[in-house]
Amino acid sequence: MGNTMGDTGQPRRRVTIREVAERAGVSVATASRALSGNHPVPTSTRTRVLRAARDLDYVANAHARALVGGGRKMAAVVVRQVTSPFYAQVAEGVEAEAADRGWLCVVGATGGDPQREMEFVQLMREEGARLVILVGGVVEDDAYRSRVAHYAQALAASGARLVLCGRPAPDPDIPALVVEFDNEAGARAVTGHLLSAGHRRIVFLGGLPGNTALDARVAGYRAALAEHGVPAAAGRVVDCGLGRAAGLRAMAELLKETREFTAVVAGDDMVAAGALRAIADAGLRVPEDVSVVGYNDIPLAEDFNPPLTTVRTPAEELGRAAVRIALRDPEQASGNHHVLGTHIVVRRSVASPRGA
Amino acid sequence: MGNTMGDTGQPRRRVTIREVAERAGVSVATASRALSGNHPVPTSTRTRVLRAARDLDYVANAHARALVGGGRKMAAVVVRQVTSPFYAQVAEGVEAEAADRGWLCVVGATGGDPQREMEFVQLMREEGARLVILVGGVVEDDAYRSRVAHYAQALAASGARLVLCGRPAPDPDIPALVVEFDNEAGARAVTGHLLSAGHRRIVFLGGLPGNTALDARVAGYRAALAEHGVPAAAGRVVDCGLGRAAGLRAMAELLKETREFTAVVAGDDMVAAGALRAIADAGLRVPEDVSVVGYNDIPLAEDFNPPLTTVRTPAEELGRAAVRIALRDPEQASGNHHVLGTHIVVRRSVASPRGA
DNA sequence: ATGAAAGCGCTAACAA
DNA sequence: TTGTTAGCGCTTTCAT
Repeated sequence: MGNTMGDTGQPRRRVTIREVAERAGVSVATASRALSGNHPVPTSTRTRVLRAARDLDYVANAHARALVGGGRKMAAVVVRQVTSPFYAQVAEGVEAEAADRGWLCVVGATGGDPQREMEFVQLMREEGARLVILVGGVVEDDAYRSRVAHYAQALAASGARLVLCGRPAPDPDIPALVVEFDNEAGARAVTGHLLSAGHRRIVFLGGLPGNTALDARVAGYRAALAEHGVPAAAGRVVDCGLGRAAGLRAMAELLKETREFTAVVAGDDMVAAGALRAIADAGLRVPEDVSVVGYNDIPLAEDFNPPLTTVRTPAEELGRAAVRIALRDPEQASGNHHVLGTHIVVRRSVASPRGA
Repeated sequence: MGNTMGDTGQPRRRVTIREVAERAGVSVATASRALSGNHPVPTSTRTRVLRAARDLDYVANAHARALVGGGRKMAAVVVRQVTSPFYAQVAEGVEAEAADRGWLCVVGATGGDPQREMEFVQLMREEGARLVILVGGVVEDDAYRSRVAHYAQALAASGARLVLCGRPAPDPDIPALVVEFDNEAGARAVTGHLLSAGHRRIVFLGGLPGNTALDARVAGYRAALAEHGVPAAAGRVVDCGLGRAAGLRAMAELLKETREFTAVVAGDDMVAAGALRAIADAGLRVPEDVSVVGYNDIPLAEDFNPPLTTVRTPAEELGRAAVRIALRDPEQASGNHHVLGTHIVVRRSVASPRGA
């Protein structure tokens, strides 16, 4: 015990191409050519080199290779946390699309901390990532704008690309791509679904003032209310933020204060999960007493009690689209804005209000 | 001026330490010393260099740095898929613990394909990862054994470490660490919970013959049956494998064939989710008509209908433990075997059988 | 205190 | 067809 942390006892060196060359009785240049395969090398020597490499269990040093130019393409996805079902799906989409193209994919988690986000992007710059994908809504303040403008400029300066998933570009002219869902339309649609069922007193649970994604959903919610002739005063937005715990607590408190509503639009499915639990704890039933809808249609939303009616946002496709679009056309990659469609998934958490 | 090549066209090249040095009016050696900070450099020159670096938005080339020795420590986690709640939690644990130590963490998804697993490990060798963590149960055949023996030997040869999370070491002498849960004990405990409630006809849903994790759970299930004096013939194992879809279909089929059971032990929580749905579809109720227990206690298990009684496996802690242990003591890192504790979480999916 | 020079492992000219 | 020679960007002796 008591060794220097992190350092291996024996500094055993990796097998280099030089040893392979020696064993095969050729120069390193020839060995390199035989190994890479894209240069004319007679079969006899090629097999000899390949054999030597196999015998020695040689793997090329990616750093040396990167240094000289032919580095492996690397993409990076940055999310709040990988345990969020929605983010996990986006990350899986990015990873899948990247893998399909032979790219390496690195996943970074920031825990929502801008500081860690900056460090991670910096790190990716050092590692020579050619594609950085930032995922998730943010509060769009000046700090955010200058941060992202800097990322974009720095990444572009070294030929890398930046894509913003579900968050806005601070300025249409910065070299960044944005791919996102139409949050407002989605929220308008689910709220409309509730309205069509006869609900009039609907609360939005999970606002997060300043956060672009949530603000848009709130806007959609309000627009739907207006379209159906419901006075704005009849609406109510509870700004509890996202997450199951937040939804649970906020819903419990709201129920203690009033029961003057018949339906709730949750900021996302996790908030809905918490709300569902709080409603049950209060002795009410969904959808008989109150209807609930969520957002995102995470994989387990249909296993909630009751199965959740929600807005399907094809998260994996968002991830795939991000890399696909970023890699498509270098010249079009700037200022581009792509919006992916969403749709409602009707399950069993919505019914007509009592007496309707 | 002072640039070696015309920088008139696309700003594709990264800023190098050389440009920083020139701008600060020092040699690259001095710039390097000032930047790294661990060498005696007068404050005046240091600030000059730092300023130049900041002005140029310089970031060191990680590849060049790695090549010369002082590379960034990198850890890699390999899972089937990041969208599995359990794997996501393990990955988050690894990433958190790695980040705490200033390590970079790469997440790889194999989709369960050994071929992709091999490619990914190879890739990590090329990138110089110092720690590779393979997560999840596997079918332990000869191919697996030789594959892992090779990983272990190759990684160790270059001073890197291999840790197996929830899967066995093919041979206690290979240089690999294993960290896992006691699957048998966990399954024995939940099954015992069911038996104590009075159940005698209990089926295990989600066997996967050859898979080490599932085989152990089945063994625990059988052991519990035996301990409670239930004849082995009264037990039944449905080998439908893992995943919600598998659990849904297998449960539906089983229900069509027989209703001679009062409880089901699911291979994991996702299987339980599918089973719950199938049971409801058949017009039966949980836990009144049939009790159900899961495995892993994924974050949304308490939102199932009804909230699921299951075995809590601290997944994030598994990930953290993997890196902590691997980095602890170089000399003890071989042949070590660590087992993390689990416990039952009682919720509402279990009741006494009718007439008990 | 600082600069010149020697590589790290690899690929890509350029010769032979 | 092959070997020799330059570097890629950086850190680190070894001089100064």
